[in-house]
Parts: sequence; C-alpha cells; structure tokens
Amino acid sequence: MGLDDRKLAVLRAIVEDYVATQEPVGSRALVERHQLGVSPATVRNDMAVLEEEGYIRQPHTSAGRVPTDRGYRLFVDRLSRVKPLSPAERRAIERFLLGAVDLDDVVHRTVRLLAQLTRQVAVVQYPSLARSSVRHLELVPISTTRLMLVMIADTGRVEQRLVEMPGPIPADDVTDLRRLVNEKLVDTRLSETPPLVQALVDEVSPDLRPAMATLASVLLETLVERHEERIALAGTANLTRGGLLDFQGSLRPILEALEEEVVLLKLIGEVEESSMRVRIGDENEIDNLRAASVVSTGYGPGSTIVGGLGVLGPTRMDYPGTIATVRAVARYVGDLLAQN
Amino acid sequence: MGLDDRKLAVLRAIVEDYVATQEPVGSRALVERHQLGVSPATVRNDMAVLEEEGYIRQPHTSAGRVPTDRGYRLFVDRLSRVKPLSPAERRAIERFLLGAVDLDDVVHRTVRLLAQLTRQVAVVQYPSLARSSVRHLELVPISTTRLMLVMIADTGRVEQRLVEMPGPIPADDVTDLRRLVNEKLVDTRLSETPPLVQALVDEVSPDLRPAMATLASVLLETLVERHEERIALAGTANLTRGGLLDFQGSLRPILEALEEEVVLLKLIGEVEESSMRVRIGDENEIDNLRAASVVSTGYGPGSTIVGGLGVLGPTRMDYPGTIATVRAVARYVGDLLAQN
DNA sequence: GACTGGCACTCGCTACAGTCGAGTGCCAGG
DNA sequence: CCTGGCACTCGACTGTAGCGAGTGCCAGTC
Repeated sequence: MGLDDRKLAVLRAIVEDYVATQEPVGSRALVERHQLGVSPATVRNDMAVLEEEGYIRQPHTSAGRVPTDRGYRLFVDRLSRVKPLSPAERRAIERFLLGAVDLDDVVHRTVRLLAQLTRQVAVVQYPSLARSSVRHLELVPISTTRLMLVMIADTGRVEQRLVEMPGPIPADDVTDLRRLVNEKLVDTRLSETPPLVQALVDEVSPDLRPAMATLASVLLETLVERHEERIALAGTANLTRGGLLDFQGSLRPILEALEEEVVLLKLIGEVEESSMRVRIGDENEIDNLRAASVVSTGYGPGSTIVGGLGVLGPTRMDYPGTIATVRAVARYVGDLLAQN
Repeated sequence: MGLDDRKLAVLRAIVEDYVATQEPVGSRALVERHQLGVSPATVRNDMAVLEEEGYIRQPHTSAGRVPTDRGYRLFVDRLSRVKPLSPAERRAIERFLLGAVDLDDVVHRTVRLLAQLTRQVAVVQYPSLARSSVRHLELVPISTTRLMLVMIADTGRVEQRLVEMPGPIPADDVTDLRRLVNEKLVDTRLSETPPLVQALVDEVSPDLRPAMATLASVLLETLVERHEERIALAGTANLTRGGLLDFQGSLRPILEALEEEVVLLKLIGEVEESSMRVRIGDENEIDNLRAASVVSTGYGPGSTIVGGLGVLGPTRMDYPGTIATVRAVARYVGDLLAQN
C-alpha cells in the first residue's frame, strides 16, 4: 500500500510536533498547527492507515499518536528537510576548536562541543591506530631492563607502553633498535605492520634478536591485536533532560552501555566511508540501547577516515538538527587534522 | 546535653537499619531487630531526644525516623565498627590489579574495581605531576619547526605536548636541548621546577636560547601552571540503584558535577596525608553534591602520596564497608606503584 | 470517490471520600 | 527511669465519579 503525499505530510507533522512537545499529538492539534488543508476527520483516517502500517501508534486508546521507530526511520529517510546550521552555531564550532593545542585537546573540545550543541551525549573516537601511520617510534630507557616505547602517529596520537626486556640492555643497543624500527616502520599503516615487524625480528643481528623479539611482541600485541582504541565521552547529564519519559523510565541500561568501551566503539567506530549513520531505537544491535538513537559519522583529514564521532539521545530527537550538527563538527575536526 | 550510651546505640541501630532497608525505621522494628533490652516506648523517648539534637528526623509526622547528615557524621566518627574485608574481596582486589601492565592500565583497573566493590561511582586521580619527579624528557622532531615533548615521570605517568618552535631547528640542536633539559630536570619534583627551568634558559648558549625559551614556556605552562591532572571515572550506572530515592529524585546535578574535572579534583585531589576523608551530604562544598557523600583518601608508594581516589554515593551508604574498601584499594595500588 | 461534520464511545487523569495501619507523643503506674 | 496503654496523626491505598481529549464510524455533501 502506497502512502500518498498527504499521509506523508501527516507523518512528518506528527514527528515534528511530537519532538517539539513531547506529547502525543491528536488530529485537531495537527490541523491547527500545520497547513494541511483538510479537516481533523480526514487526518484521522490518514492516521488510521499510518498506524496500520506501523509508522505511528497510540500509547492509550484515547490518546494522540506517537511515532514508532519505523516512523522515525521513514521520516529520516524521506521526510526531513535539511536544517542548515545557524551562523551562531558555526561560530561556536570555530571558536571552540580554534584554540586546540594538542590531539588530546582537540578530542576533548570536540566531544564537549558536540554535547553542548546537540544537548545529548557525545562520543568521539580518537583517531584509530589501525588507520594511522607511524610517524616516529621512540625508545626511552627506564631502567637497565626496561624501555618505554613511545609511538607517535601521523594523526597526532601518542601511545606509550612499558617494555620489560629479557635482559639488561646497553645504551648502544637501544640506539640500534630505535634506528631499526624507525627505518622499517615509519610511514607504514599499523594495520599493515605485522609482517614488517616479523621481518624485523628475522633480519636483525643475532645479539639484538631477543630484545627485538620482545619489542616486536609488545608492538603487535598492544597496537595491533588488541587495537588500542580510545574514546571520549561527554554530556551524560543530558540524559536526564525530558524527565524520565525518554528511555522508558530507566537510565540504568544506557549508563551501563556507555561505560563499556567496546559498546561505544561499536556505536561510532565502525565507519568505512564518511557517510552519516542513523540508528533508531530497535535498529541498535545493543540491547541496552533499544530505547535510544545514535547519529554517527566518520571524520578525518580530507576524505580519509581516521575515526568516528556521534551522539546518542532519545529516539524522540531532533534528527535533522542533530544530523546537521554532527556532520558539521566532523567536517571541522577533519579540517583541523588536515592542517597538521 | 550528653547522649548516653543507649541513645548512641539507638542512633547506630537506626543508621544500620536505614542503610539496609532504605525505609524509615520505627521504634518497634528497632527493638525487634536489635538487642536493646528496652521497650519501644523507651526507644521513642530516646528518639525524641535524638531528633531534638538534630541527628535524626521524620519524613512525615507518622513515619519512622531517618538519619540526618549530622547523624551520619556522628555515626562515622564514633559509632561505626570497622568492617574487615572478606577474603573474597581481598582476592578480588589482588586478582584485578595483578595483571596491570601500565600506569594507564593500573588506573583503569583500579577505578573499575572500586566501582564494582562498593557499587558506587568511583574516581581515581592519576598520579599528580606536581607530586612526581621527572624521570626522563624526550624530544622528538615532528617537522622542521615542531617538536614533540614527551615527559616520563617516576610514577609512570607519560605526558606529551606539541611544541611549535620559533624557527627551523636542526637535529644537533635537538640533541643538545634534550641533553640539557635532562641534565637539569631529571629527578626534580615538578612543583619545584619553575626556577630551574628559568635558569636553563638563562644559562644556555645564545643560539639555542629562543628554542629553549619556547620549550621552557611549554613546560611551565602545561605541566606546572595549569597542572595537568587526569581523572578516571567508573560506575556511574550505580547512581541509578536505589530507584530515585537517593539523590532526592534527580541525577542531573550529580551527573553534571561528575563531568567537571575541576570538581572531581576538588573531591579527591586535595589530600595531604594518607588519612581517610569522609564528606557527608551538606558538608560537600560543591552545591550539586549536597545529596551525596564522598569517601576518599590519598594513595602512593610507601607513605608518600601521589594522588587521590575515592567513591561517591548516596548519603545513605554503608560507610564502614565503603571506608574499608577504599582504604584497602588505596593500599594495594600504593604497593603496586612501589614495585616500579 | 474523497472529504467533512456529527456523534457515540473509550479511557486516562484528577479530585474526593473513606479505610487502614504504622508510628508517634504523652501519661499514669510500677 | 522504664513500661504499657491510649488517643492521635497522616501517608498509602482503594473506589467512585466527572471531565475531556481523542478516536472510529457513519451518513451526508461536493
């Protein structure tokens, strides 16, 4: 059964009103507040059809209608009009990100900015190591048998790991090791690194081999296998807006989900292209988030993607506005990274 | 007016029962569940006195009694009996912290452990830079005019900052700079550093001076002035336990406070000695946390303190248990740090 | 055939009255 | 000084009634 234009207009009106008022919307209110050009009775008929098709539902028999997840989906896909950012918002973004001095700083500012602009929970993934190349590897002797391995990536990320060496290691060896790993690994993507690292161990002179082997295993283990991803989070207090009506009364599952890095990564980390991703309520794979929607996208310098960012909020959210903001912020951050 | 022993026993019983059941406790229930050796009527008289003195209060005229902040304070100071940790808990702590490989890892594990054991919100401050000494400073050329400054502290903390140099800087100069800063600064506490850093700039040969000056300003600015403190947080989902009865119905202010690093630092960062600190409800300086209690202490290798940790929960919390857990975890973490 | 006005119906919300019971304060007596 | 008894308070719960927003359906109109 096709939905004619008016039925779609009705759905759009319902979504917009419900998002604005947070109250089930009835047929009379609808015709009053939108120029639909028909009477409430007609709208009621349309509503009946929309309900039959699963786009809206009635909380109680004698209440107004509320969009379903499916309704929001249709709205996002076909009905929402792009909402350009206000100049004030653009300025806010620029001002906020301008002073950043550091990758850490950029990520922190970004996540707070996103939370503030969307008034929702914001999540920003640090540039993924797998998508970064090595810019430099530094080895710093900490004690006779311990080295600190510091990796600096082209995205500005810096990771360090303590390496427990198999035996005492002279300063000259450290210099050699440093030179070797840098020669071979600088400018390679970490995702392509494993064979190179392996090769390093094989090629190295026999007396350095044990040292290089431990170094290699640490490199592989922390930076590649258990690919060390980082996440920043802000705006959890925004979950409490809208009383407890959103999230069907309990923040518990949401807060629990937000504590799991794995979950957050799944939410915003699985971006391949720079396209926008909107997951509405039930569409979320994570059970705890069935009452929430997630808007996310990738970001990175130019057209490459190095990480994801996004926001999480109630299914009853201002999708056009949120999408516009997330997109704009991602673009600004990308530009910022490109400048380095 | 002095409170005789029985009145104190009554107060203790009220606190314990209320913490356990979360319901106002009446005189009958009290004599039934504790061996007070007197009748409900007598207890009622005692309660009347306790109420007059401000240690307990009645939510409604015909309800049982509930401890006030002042009542909890008296309980904590004079009435609570030490609650030794169960062997299971001790084992949990050990197992949890044993596998830590890294300072980051230690802090992360600690904060999760604390949240899990106390079932409250846990906060752990990274070892404060001001209380750390410099173990090594590394300079890594990123481009002709940019250096990455990496500082490794004796506590295991690693901080990095991008330094924009006034002009191109040859490799030899980098080596010189690195040698100089390490010679002068290694093994000094960062809180005592400023004059040394200043001296460095003055002593250095004229051609290196501009470079050293920028380096020095970055060092001072980021590591000392705006003393770069870090905080880890876990267990926010625990705020939702106990329905919404705790925190007088709104998590909002709590969540907001927890988002501010400054606030968290104030909560757990102001430790001088290793003594336990308990702030109950109103005693908190931060308005948003007037409905919460904070139990915190310092930690560090041996008897020195390098940072703070603690938990935040409802005023209606199990103080003896929480205090015991926080103390035990702080001790374990201190031992762990001492091993490095 | 599509739209509209009218009408009966549903049902959540609020107000109100009545009952129950936990808990208290007070008092007289041991 | 403690205790049993008693009158009292007041929140929690229950049931009833009225209100009103909103619906579905139907007959009538363009």
